[in-house]
Amino acid sequence: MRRQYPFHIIEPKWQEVWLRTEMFRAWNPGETIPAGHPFAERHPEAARTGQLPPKYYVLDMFPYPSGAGLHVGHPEGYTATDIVARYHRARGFNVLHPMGWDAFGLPAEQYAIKTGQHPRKTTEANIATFKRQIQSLGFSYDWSREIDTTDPQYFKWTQWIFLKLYHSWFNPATRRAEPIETLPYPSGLATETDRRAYRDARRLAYVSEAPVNWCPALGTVLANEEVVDGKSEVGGFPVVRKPMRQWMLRITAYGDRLLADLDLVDWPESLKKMQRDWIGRSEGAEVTFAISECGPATPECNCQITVFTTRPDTLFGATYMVLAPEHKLVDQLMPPAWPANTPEAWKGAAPAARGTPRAAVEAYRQQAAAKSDLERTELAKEKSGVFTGAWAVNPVNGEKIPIWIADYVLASYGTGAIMAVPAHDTRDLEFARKFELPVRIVVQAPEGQPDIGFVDDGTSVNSGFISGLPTPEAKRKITAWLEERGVGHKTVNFKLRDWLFSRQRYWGEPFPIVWKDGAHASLPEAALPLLPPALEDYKPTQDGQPPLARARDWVSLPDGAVRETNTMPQWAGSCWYYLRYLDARFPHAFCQPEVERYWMGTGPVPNGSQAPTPGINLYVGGAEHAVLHLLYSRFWHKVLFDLGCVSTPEPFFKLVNQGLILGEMEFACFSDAQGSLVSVAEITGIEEEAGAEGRRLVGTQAATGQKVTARRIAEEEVEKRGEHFCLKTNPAIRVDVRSFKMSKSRGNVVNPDDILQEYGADAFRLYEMFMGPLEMVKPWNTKGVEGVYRFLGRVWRLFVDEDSEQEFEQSLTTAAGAPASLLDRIRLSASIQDTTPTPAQLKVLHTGIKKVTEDLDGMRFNTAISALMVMVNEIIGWEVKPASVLRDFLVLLQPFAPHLAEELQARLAAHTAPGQNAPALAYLPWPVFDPAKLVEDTVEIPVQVNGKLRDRLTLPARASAAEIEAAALASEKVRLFTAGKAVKKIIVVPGKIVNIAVA
RNA sequence: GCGCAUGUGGCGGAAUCGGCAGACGCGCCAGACUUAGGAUCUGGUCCCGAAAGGGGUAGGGGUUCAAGUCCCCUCUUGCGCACCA
Repeated sequence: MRRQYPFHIIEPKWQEVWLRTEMFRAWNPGETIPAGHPFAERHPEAARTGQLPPKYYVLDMFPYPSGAGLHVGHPEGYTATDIVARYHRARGFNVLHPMGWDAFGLPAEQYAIKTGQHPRKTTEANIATFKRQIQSLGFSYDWSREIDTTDPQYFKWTQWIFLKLYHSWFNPATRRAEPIETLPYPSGLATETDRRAYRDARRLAYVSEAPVNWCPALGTVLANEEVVDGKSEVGGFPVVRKPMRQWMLRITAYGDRLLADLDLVDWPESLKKMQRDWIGRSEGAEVTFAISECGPATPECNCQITVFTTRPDTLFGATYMVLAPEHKLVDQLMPPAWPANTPEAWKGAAPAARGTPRAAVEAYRQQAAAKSDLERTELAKEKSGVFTGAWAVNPVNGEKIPIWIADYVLASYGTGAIMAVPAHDTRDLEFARKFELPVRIVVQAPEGQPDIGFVDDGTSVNSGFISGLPTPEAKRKITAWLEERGVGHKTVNFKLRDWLFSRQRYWGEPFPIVWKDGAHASLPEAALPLLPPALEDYKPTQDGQPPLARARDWVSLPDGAVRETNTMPQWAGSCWYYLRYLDARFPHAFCQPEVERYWMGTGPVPNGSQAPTPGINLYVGGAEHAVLHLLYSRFWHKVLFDLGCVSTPEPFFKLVNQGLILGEMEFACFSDAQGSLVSVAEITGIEEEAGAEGRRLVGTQAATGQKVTARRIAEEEVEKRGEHFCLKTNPAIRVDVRSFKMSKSRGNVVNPDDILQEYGADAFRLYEMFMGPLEMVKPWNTKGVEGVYRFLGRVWRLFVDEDSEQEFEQSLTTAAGAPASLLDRIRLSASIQDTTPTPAQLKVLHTGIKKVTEDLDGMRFNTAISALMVMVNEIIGWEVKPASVLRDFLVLLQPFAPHLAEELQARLAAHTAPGQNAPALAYLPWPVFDPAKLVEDTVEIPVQVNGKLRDRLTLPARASAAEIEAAALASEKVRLFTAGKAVKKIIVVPGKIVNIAVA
């Protein structure tokens, strides 16, 4: 296909210029700005006095450089942030727009295990590919700040922050992290060993022996956030619980602040909600139950069980109690024999194990343990459990209630025990119905709702001294009552667990920790960075130790101490990378304080811009990081804030999630095993199935129960009939229409390199933004790229003289290579002249300025592009095109299609000011919208009769409501519809509309 | 199951404050230029109707002079959470 314009010469030319001149370098306080730099020309006072203009920090979630290279989803967010960055640069901000690599990670390590190639090599090659691809898109990154999490000069500071965590504790009194030296010790701790144990148990980074999520397929443990439905988030492999010694970070200490400070940031509500749910704060009470008949029945036994409940007001309705199967007290509780009259159903599902409570409990525990987490959640439909043989005493009424164990109670949440109130808890009700346990109503539901199964707030009934009280009051009163008697108190629980921070991997940051005599100690700061050892083999050892344990010389130190062999998770590097960008090459700290204050603080803003914001002004990335990276990052940032290392409580002030880009739309037609076509209308349970020939859709024919399979068909074979698409050849057969997530196995991945080759970077950028709103899921359609490509072609032809372009085309075919100097043969179109624009032309320009500016402020890139298209469609019809209007147009176009805009601006400048150097487009001021330019003498006003459009009137813009009304009633067309009818009411919205209501 | 989104021409989408539904682009139709067109330019393109006109924003109801937009109910598709007491 013939090229619309020579993007293949223009784009590399300007990318080279931008890189060579450090066009997009962001300047730090204290740096000398070279006099010749366009930034110095735009901000002469900054260059002279060092007083920098206001900052704007716009950040992308940096990529993991995989071997597959960029896919079209990456540049979606990058293009959006680049447009915002270029826009703010034009508005006069000092813009920080950096890029880097989240390069530790599993794929490079797995490749190393297979081939023996050091992950560093793989990583470097992948980074080179990513960098080339990203640079080919013309983004205005400041490459002098490029970072790589695997670079020792970077992870030195990751390790340094870990040591900060290690050397800190959370002071509950101040609710802040403080240096470990400030930790007060209880008087009883005599020896240094005791004090050490006490101290180590309070550090923000501590060692735990608790059960962890072990993923055998990945050969490592995982954090809770990395486990989805009992499977690993990466790869979907099974995960089992296994006790291991691991490093933990005390994120739970920050639960309240992580929750509360969500109010400080401008994030999508859905995302805030995900974080709130993950943190899962719930207020309630702990209630202590005495045990009435204890197992061993020793006189000194004063066993008690503490439960957590959010509904202490329902305590009178507790008819049984449930412990998690793993609960520590279970063993002490069980009596040697079943109490008299224990129903058989209470003794467990296995008849062989019904002899004693102990046998039944053991059988149940084994059965529960054998279930993976996956099965425990998926097979949770049916409740199960066994009676322990023991009874507890309800503190409010002295009633004896049976104690059960059941796996619907989690050991890891609350106290691992609950009081069951079946009347007002769905799960307890299911359980009670299955085992025929009593159900007692203690909350009255509002009129018209059944009391049993009512779980919301109501009025307490059958509840002694709290009867008649509304739920919130009842909660308060009973909690106070429990507190007075020392059998309960108000408390808060979190779903959030501490962060499991160690991994059994090679390709991650080593811990700056050594072990001696069973105790850990930190390396001194001077020992950082601690590099991983060289290895031949990257697999874990035979006896299951992490790969680092293979490096005997590295592990063992002369004094007999040994190094920690776990490494940090991939999240460590991404937790704080936005801070390293601020001062990426500074060797003596992760960032200089005054630099941090400038970029992360709140400064004054230029006139007419949006309100100032602290922290990162805009952060764009995928929603998949809602509870991983974003939660971890906020946690680290708060610790650094407490320790005085950063100046804001939150890092990311405004955050936007870009929507997923799906593959091209696909049509599919189903047929049964015999090959007969089946309409989608008759099929249920359509889902994707991975088969030998990739993925395909399968379903079940509702009438016959037969399995049906889909075959992809061409768009030409279908047509729309009413609501649905059908086969053209057989309209009775409805087909399936949808877009799929891009995946290698489906074969619908679009490679940006291919699009760039054919249409150029500007067209690619424009299409990514033109597809639809940034945050929406949207299907890719390569045809759509052609649309914006043609638009750029029209822009080119708007500026360029036709004859000179033909000469240029001819010389292109003969010249070797494609030298950029050939572009100089292009002359500007003769229709472009240094004339004063007409009012009509100014109206076109200022309508465009207004629309594009407002849309950029609201990040509505798709409609901003459409406004630029409207401008071009107008301008292209002008016989004389004022150079000043075209120049302003190019400034508006520049954030979206920077290469073409820069080239045309250079041509235009050479024409209007020959002999002088063309100014750098990126630093030309954004055009200022002038409302006066839109004022018209006349205005068109639609006239409706009973809400239906009947006429349009052209009236003086200044016409009064009475004049408009008279003109409307006088209209011939209107009178056709009002004739013979009584006019009830006339609504006149001046300048907008007239509506005449008639009877 | 719970929660959050979402639904507008053949397709992607626009309508920002309740005021002319369908901007802009794709596709399609017709024409011009052309040896040619997968280039470019011009015009047309929600549906029914010859026109006048009528209908129309998932479906049903409501508020209003006026509803894609506000309220109630139902449905669709997508995403998130899923025994958290």
